Amino acid sequence: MNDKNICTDPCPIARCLAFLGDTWSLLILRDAHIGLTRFDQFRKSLGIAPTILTRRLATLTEEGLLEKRLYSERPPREEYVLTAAGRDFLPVLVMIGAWGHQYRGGGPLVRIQDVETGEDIKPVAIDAVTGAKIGTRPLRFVLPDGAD
Amino acid sequence: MNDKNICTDPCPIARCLAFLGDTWSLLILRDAHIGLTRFDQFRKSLGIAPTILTRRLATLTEEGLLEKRLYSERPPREEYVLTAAGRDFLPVLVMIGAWGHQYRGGGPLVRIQDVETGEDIKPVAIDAVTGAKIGTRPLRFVLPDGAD
DNA sequence: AATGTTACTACCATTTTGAAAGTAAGTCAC
DNA sequence: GTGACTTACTTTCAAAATGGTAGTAACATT
Repeated sequence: MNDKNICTDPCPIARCLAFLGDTWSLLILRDAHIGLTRFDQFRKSLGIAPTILTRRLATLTEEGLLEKRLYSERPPREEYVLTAAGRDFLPVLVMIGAWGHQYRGGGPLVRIQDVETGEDIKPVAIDAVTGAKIGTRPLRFVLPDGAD
Repeated sequence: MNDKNICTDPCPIARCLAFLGDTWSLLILRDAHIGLTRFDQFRKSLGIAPTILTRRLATLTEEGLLEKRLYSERPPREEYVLTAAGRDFLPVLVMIGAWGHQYRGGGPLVRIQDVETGEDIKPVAIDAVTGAKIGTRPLRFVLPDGAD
């Protein structure tokens, strides 16, 4: 399943999940969006074992969602910053969060605010073509050829 | 991490991922949205080992995204259908697919069409409060208390 | 020289995965 | 009513992934 770069499945969902379909990768990306960049920041924030963090950061870097950047020459220190692809992953995280908020509420929750308005955002996925909310109109998954 | 129902992390993203942060669960959900309902349909479509499919379907059912429904009394046969929570997961899948489409294109891809217009959908996540596309305005993650 | 910081790697027990084969409860064809 | 078939699994077990503890390398600070 996790054959790194070479996922030939025609489904873009499967392709995306082929390398970041695990909890840690997504939580690392969440933290990166919050603003964390350093190994120990991620480690402390997530309570993740360093072995696994190393591996996840390497995968995320190889896959082009994060990139290493030297932030100190002496001593040589690197941090991990989001690339454009990593930044464009935000809508996915936000939609996951919206679902979690609705169906796994209960107790205090982190909220995502618009900095300018100061209000909690209300994320909705819409189809830019029709302007309709995703899920309100019937959709069809179309195979490119004749597989599956 | 995967302590089933009892995730106390205040982040709704983490709560969501606590039980379906693995590739198979999300691909099962994708197939369920396509219209598959039966054990063997999922098994053949995904090429998943039956052991794992059994476990994933059980988790997804316990977590309220799928529910078992008897579709034949003699012989007794059950199928798995999406609940409201499962159906509301579609926007997440669609956004994952949109990212995969953009950053893991290359080669033939499954596309998602609006049945009525016959056109491929263009999924965008927006903030219903400001109407702005998610990612175009600065956001802030707000902790409920004083943890993390 | 001793201590601290940061970003890791090594080791290893436990857990999870996944492939192949088997099973249980029925139906259908003759 | 016996043999083949279908469907939805379970059993078994080797291989891979996970995760906790400890250690290391390269420097800075005191």
